[in-house]
Amino acid sequence: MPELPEVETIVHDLRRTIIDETVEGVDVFWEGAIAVPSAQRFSTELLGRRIRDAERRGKFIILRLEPGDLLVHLRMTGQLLVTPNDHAPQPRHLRVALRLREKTLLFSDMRKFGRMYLVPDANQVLGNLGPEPLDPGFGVDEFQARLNGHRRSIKALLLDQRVLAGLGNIYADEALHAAGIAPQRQACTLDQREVTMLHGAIRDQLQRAIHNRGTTFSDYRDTAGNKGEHHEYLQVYGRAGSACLRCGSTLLRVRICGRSSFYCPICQK
DNA sequence: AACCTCACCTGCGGGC
DNA sequence: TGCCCGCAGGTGAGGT
Repeated sequence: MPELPEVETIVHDLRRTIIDETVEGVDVFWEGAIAVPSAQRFSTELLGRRIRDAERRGKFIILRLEPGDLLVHLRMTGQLLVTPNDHAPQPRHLRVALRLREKTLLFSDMRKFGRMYLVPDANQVLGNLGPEPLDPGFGVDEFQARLNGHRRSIKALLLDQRVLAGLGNIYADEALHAAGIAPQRQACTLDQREVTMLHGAIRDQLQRAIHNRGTTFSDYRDTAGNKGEHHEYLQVYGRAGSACLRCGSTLLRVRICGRSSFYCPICQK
């Protein structure tokens, strides 16, 4: 479900709501949600820890604790919800609840793909994630260097989190359309002008989606349970059979590296 | 290195 | 109405 803009929105909200709170109780309703350590140790070790800060890296949510880090990856359908401590209705697919002093942080996840990681240092989970596309230091040259020598499709590379951290299927398709590049193009065939266009398009798409608090197709919600508003601004994703908003031809859906890709066969070369 | 399929899960919408 | 199929925003493993 959530890609970089959705995770960024969630982290932004967490910073406003749960910083300086302390974990006073842990309820694990589905043990598979805890990737590391065991669900048992997760519950006991988390007790009493203060939440210092919230950050995003790629699609990971990082809660900086005292001590250690709690990472959350929402995968397809995960949600982090902040609710008051009174008996608000529980989400249907609640997997983990962290009780804080005045609030409760709920991890809900219909498809059970999402995971939480309690570790001494976030880097042991983040491993070899690629650069942050919105980092001011992420320039065209580095992007170019990361695409060099790859004969895979540009779409496959954009989805590879080791190449670039945070893009998913929606924003990869949107950025490729904005840059006028077909998703099945081999990465190594992009010329410098195209790489520059794509670099700019990725950052522009992500920034605008963050501004609109993310895209809700079906499951994404922010920490208050609200939908994102970026859906109505999408140009290609989910629009196969409809007219390209730039040139009017019919948008297509194809399968690339096992995923649906939406694109315009005329204005994406 | 790169590609494929499968697996992890639940739910929804379309076709019959 | 109900069943079966395909599909879903992510990723990792294991095979070729």
